[in-house]
Amino acid sequence: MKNWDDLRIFRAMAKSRSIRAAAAELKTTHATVSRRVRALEDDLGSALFERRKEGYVLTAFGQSMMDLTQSVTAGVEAIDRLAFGQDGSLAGPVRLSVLEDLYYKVLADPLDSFMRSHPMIELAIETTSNFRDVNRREADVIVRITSDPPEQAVGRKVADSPLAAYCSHGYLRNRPVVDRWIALDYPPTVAPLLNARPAFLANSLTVVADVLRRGQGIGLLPCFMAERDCDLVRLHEVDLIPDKEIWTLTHVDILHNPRVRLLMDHLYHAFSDQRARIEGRAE
Amino acid sequence: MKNWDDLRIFRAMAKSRSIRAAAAELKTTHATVSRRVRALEDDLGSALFERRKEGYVLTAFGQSMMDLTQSVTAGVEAIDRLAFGQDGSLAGPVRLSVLEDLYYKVLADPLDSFMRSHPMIELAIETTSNFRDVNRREADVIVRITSDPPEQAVGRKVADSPLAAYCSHGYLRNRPVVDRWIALDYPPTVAPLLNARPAFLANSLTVVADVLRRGQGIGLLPCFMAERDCDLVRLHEVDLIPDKEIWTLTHVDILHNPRVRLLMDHLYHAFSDQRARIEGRAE
DNA sequence: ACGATGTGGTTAGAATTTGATCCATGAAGA
DNA sequence: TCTTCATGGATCAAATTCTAACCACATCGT
Repeated sequence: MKNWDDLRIFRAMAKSRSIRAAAAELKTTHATVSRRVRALEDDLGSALFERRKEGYVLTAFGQSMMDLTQSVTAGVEAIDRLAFGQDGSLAGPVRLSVLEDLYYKVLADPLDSFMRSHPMIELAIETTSNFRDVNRREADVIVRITSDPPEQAVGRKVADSPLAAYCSHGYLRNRPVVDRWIALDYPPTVAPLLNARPAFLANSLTVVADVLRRGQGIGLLPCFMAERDCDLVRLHEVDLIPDKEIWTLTHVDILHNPRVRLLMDHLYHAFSDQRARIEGRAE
Repeated sequence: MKNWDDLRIFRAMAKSRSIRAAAAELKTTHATVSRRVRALEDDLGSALFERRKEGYVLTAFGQSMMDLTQSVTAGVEAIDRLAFGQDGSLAGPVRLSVLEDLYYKVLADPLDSFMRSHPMIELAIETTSNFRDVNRREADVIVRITSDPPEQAVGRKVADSPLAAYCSHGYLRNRPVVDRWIALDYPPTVAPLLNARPAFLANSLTVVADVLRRGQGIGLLPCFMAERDCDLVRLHEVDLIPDKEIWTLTHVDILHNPRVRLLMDHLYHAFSDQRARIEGRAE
């Protein structure tokens, strides 16, 4: 292989199946991607993609290539982690991936103080709804809400995240005989313990919380979302429903990087301070 | 990592510990190697080499990097093999690695006819004294004289390569009471079964054969080296000594490449035709 | 039907990388 | 001691690569 870097382009291209999308991911232009892919095909002597009107599709050969490229990618990622872990400086970047709702409800203040305490650290917060993989070093530290923490990562469980039933003050005052059920459609879709009928379905915590605040009905939310929300009231007639756990995770290779260390410790403290509320034991 | 290709440069550099040597291996200039290594160090944030007056020495970090780079390299090599195996064309390159003496004594004519039969194939013969590794794709096909063929490779044992005792006609005519022993110093250094005293030691088959032809004494040679040599006579009072085996090998990934196929078959036939002589059963 | 958007391809000019050359240094040999 | 050789650094012209800007085409929503 003449230029190993072409594998990086090929990989992005195979994933996105589009020259322009790959270019965006690689922070370059589609002309470059096009040229490099062609060069790689020339070098290898066989076509990697079939140019169809629907887009680029991997040939059988391209598929085999992709499989082998995985191992190369894994190696490069291990190298990146090694280099990052090696970096003993307090000045520099750390990337944190966290669910957006968790950021607003739990981590906004602690992270604000973290940045004030360590002004040399460049904290990059990536709030996202889908979870990221620490292995791939898309983030250095991730706060994950999950039932089974992945084995590759290291870190601690910082809290349970049970569900509880909430509604607005207004709804509680004029509560109907048959409750209106505002459901979050991620498993477990708990059958309501109340006398209720489905009224609304959403796949976003934020949306469910908003609908509840508007007095549309009763629904389940993780306690960290609702427990200190003045507009929402918890219905204590419904018990806490154990659900997921909150973990703070990083990769073992970069655990000894001082910036990662500091951020992890800070997060541990932040969750420790708010654990009672997050687990619905406050009030 | 910004540029995966820098790993290729780093690897060459770590192996040769010299900018110029690495540049030669990579078929580029020392200026480029110097720049790329520096860029990689910049990117990773730590020094890979210590610049000493004796040359470049890997730092501890560089050593860890080298370990991880191995896995990347293995992946790229697998890709190269895949691409080569994929290539279904009869026109193109095949590289053969063979011990120089074996080329002259056994393969010169068969390979000549091979090239005449398949003029579109670009045959690259690399004669060498040290053996190459098929895994690394430094050669596509290798003819190896060994006692234990490596497991990764595929191919056949094409002959045994026993040793026999030889001397020149002149030496035989005026043979002394105590023979002069011309020894090849690769194991097994068989103790002479004759009444002989050491007179000469060399590590090259060619040199031993030459000294024997000059009538300097008696020595052991693989039969393929001496059996049809007009200047040498075999001493039948000494039995054949089983030694190594001759294997024709390639990698499973490229076995189905038609050029490799043809070359392997041709080699099989060549050895089959000459097997009696190579194994010392001719006359 | 129409514009808006997204796709990949092409090309000129800009930016970067590369390669040939010269230089200073240090080691090995005569 | 002097010569020779190989090393790495520095420099600047040459080559390559990248970018930005177009183009043609297809799809989608109005």
